[in-house]
Amino acid sequence: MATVLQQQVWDKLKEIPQGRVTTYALLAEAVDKPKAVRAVASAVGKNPDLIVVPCHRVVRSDGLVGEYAGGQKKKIQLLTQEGVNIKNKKIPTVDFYIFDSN
DNA sequence: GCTCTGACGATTT
DNA sequence: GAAATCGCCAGAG
Repeated sequence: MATVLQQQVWDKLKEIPQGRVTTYALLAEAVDKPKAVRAVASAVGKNPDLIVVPCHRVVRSDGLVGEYAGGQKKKIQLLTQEGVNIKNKKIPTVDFYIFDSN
């Protein structure tokens, strides 16, 4: 049962291009709820399909990859495979994808 | 309807 | 600079 919040979050994730990542904070802002990072993160973790929703492209604001349903290692491997520059489980802020204000 | 938990963030010590 | 604490919103029991 997908809630409205999840629909918003997942839809935004689909806008993230390959080789680029976003943070839970930016994602929260994208859904117009910058303080609801906890709820947004929970929504991402509850995604039913890891294919239609690139949840592995969501990282923490600190650059840490954070958690992942398939395992943190798997997440890092996938991101690296897509061209994301990960160093010691961390990602440079320059690789953060900022959602369009539109 | 109230309480607890959660793939987090920012601030303070 | 790193570790610990408090705060935040939404969903589930």
